[in-house]
Amino acid sequence: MSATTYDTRDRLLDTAERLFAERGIDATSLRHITAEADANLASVNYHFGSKEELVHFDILWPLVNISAERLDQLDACQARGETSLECVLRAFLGPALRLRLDANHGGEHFTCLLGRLYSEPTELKMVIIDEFKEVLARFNTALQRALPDLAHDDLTWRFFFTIGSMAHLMSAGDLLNTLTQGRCDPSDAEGTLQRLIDFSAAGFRAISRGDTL
Amino acid sequence: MSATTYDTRDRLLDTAERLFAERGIDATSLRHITAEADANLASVNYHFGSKEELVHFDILWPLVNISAERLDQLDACQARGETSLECVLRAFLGPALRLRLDANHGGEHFTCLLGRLYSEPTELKMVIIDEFKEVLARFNTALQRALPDLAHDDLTWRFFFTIGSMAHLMSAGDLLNTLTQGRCDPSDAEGTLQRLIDFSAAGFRAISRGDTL
DNA sequence: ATTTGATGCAAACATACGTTTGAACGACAG
DNA sequence: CTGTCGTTCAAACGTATGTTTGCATCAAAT
Repeated sequence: MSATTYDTRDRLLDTAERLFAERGIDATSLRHITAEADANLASVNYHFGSKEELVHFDILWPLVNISAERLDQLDACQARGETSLECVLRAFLGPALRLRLDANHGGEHFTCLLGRLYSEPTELKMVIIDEFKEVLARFNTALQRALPDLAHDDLTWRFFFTIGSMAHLMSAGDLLNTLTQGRCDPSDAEGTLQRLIDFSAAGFRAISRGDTL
Repeated sequence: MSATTYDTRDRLLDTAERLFAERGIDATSLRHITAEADANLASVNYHFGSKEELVHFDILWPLVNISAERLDQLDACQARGETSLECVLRAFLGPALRLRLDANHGGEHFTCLLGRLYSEPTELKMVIIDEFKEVLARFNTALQRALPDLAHDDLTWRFFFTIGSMAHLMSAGDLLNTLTQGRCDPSDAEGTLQRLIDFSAAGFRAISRGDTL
């Protein structure tokens, strides 16, 4: 891997990520990518084998990072003996929301791309779900421990609602910023995180009328 | 409009809606649609003019219906003198979630399609946002009336979170059903609605730490 | 100086797409 | 019967896509 190789490869990876996020994966052609990356059309197939593998590189890698970070933070919570709902939620939501500011790898573009994944049709979704299952299981038990009196199904529903808020924030956060003319700015990751934690923690602690009615 | 005409047109409309929801709009070709609808390739262009107009017919029409229903239910709330948070939330969330069961026009397929729209890249999104703005404004003031002590920005954030939960439910609800092996079933619209109302109402009423920290 | 191996490049390839065309069909009115 | 109108159909059109090919390039090793 010489220096020049590295450059083109990374340029492809980055501009592809940006274009995928801006226009969607299907709507982004290799010709768009290579043109904007000042690379030859064939370079994607040379470096990655195919467009599909490019997508995998662009998505799977940061996703694995998020999962690892989430588990790390959950471990840190539990090592500190801290098992509060807020701490668990922060461990889950933080790594995802902070991605928007991580200029090192993609940042806001990947944020949008990731948010979109929750509703993309590809079979890549299945790979992602598998990757996600361990995280889901660990956080499920952690949440259950933080809320021992909450029915298991209620917990599942509310975790799902929380994930929805998070995903929407990642995929459509810019829209919120636009519609409110900047009053609500999701690029302030820590503020947004605190707001989402406040909201969903209260939601988790709600008394449920769904069962008793 | 003879009988045969109507049939093909509606067959196109319905199978297109289903395929759009299953695979995404870009990934669904006119050849897929017309093959599954037992229609000729040219029939889409004959009946709708273009693929883009087909999409508009499939999406915009039910969307306008939802907006109208939301406003109707909000009017009904206010006519009854009922201005509680739960009532407003029900007026907003109900028409969307109930769509899953509406076999008359699309049902679950459109639900998924609509949920996906929140993260689709097309310019159609802008048309939809415009269509959505009046609804948004009316519900914003209704929510503010139900929660007079909540800061305006907090309200905006939390409304956004609620919409996220709803959208995720519509686009990925089947995933929840699968992952929980049927324990959590979003096709029970009223139960799901009550759960989402419980969750987000509590979220709306949370004391916000985002500002005070 | 020559060979080697990795990378870049222009050109072509096969395929799929949305759209258009022009003829055929069928019902119904004059 | 004849002509008309709405509809269906097979075929083609032009364009865009992902991929492959064969050669040029260039630095490092022999």
